[in-house]
Amino acid sequence: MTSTSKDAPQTMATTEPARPHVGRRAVISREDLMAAALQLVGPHRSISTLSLREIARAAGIAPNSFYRHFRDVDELAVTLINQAGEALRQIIGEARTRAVAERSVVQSSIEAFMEQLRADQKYLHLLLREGTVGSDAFKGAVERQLCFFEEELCTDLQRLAVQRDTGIYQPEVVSRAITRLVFAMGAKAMDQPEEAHPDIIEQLVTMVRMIIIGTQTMAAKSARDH
Amino acid sequence: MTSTSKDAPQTMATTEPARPHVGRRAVISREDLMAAALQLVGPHRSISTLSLREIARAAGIAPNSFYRHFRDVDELAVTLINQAGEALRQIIGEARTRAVAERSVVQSSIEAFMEQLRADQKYLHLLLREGTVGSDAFKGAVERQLCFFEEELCTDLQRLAVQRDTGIYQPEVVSRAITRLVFAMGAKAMDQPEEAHPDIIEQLVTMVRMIIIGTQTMAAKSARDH
DNA sequence: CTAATATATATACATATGTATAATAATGCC
DNA sequence: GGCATTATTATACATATGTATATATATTAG
Repeated sequence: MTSTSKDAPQTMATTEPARPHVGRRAVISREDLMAAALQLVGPHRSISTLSLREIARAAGIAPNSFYRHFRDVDELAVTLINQAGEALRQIIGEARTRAVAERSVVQSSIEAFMEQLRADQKYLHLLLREGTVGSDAFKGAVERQLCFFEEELCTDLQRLAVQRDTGIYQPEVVSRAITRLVFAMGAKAMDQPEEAHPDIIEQLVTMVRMIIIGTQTMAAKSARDH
Repeated sequence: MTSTSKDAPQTMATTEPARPHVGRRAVISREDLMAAALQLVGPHRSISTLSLREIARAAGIAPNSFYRHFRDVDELAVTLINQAGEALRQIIGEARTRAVAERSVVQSSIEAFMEQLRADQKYLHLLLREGTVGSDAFKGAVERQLCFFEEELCTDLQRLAVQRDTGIYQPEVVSRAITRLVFAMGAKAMDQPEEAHPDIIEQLVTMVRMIIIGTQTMAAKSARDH
């Protein structure tokens, strides 16, 4: 797994509508390969340890056929990361908008997050644990997705601050802290039995509350000093 | 790298004082092997990707000689993790005690931490980025070291809270949040140029301040409600 | 049908890995 | 000296990997 794959097609792969072909039809698609790779990763297996042959085997194709779809295992991995990030952001986004009227935004967002963990949507595994190892392209892809999370959370926090008229001190730092904390605790949770999850959720909620109360208090003090 | 090594000798390997030998003398020591492995890891190389042969090559011994010192690459890795954790805890501990009179404990602890990053003491790399991948024994070792950090920080926070008569709400959660956040941001910093480090330190200090102010505010409110 | 073309496979090669087995080398004890 | 003991190496083997090359297969255009 070298660090090539400079220009992976960013098309988000939504089962194209059977374009007219010339030549033999593809018996397998990029998506099939990605699914096969996803199937191999898990709590005890990281994507950066998958070999080309292994993925091809899981997908039921000859090793060389892999090259028809991706240049690299790395390129596949990056595509997978992007897909995972998008999917998760959408889920969290729904949880957030759904929660505005109901319960605490914090609580329900975190619960949605941990629910994804429990559902063994391997997507999350990618974002949680693969960010620190692997090729540069790989790490970069994870980092980019995390930044998207930060940005969305940031605008959301600012919106809420205005709405409820609570101050917010350095919202970018706040959203970054929350994002990193949630992902770090999520990674920890992945290595623990499910019985421990409720406890982790509770801790996580407390942590995020502390940060939010902290930023509000700091904002209040900062306003007082002016 | 399988997940064996159930009972690695926990002796922390402080260059034994030449015990009387019978048989041929060892030309290489556990420490030499660990040093060779450490030399191979770096910002672009994770310990879980090192092969036995590669480490042996770097140490200048035949592949099979490795077995005289460790059962596994995994066992070596775990030993290395423990050593790294101990070393880092000592450094941070010194920074903390040195800082009581001088500047903020938060600021100087974080600076000591990031200084270690910059000094490219590869030790830190191990703790920062290898916690999420690798064998169970491996991940367990990292997790254990992080817990040590949490515990030490926790007692320190409580001591400070008493000393300065500020409340502290759920100190275990606070110390866990701070520890995880520092390590997560440290891992991020490792993949960025050094110019970005001051900025990251500043953000990290703000984050920790928010958490501390948050827990104090929550403690105050909780006391008021009683 | 035939040619062109896109796709998939078969075979093969150089290389890497973990480790089993046997042989060699150095040390202490008698 | 010889002998037991330990450390190290040499050789070898089964297996895995990435990928180059050549070939087979299916599909459409003409």
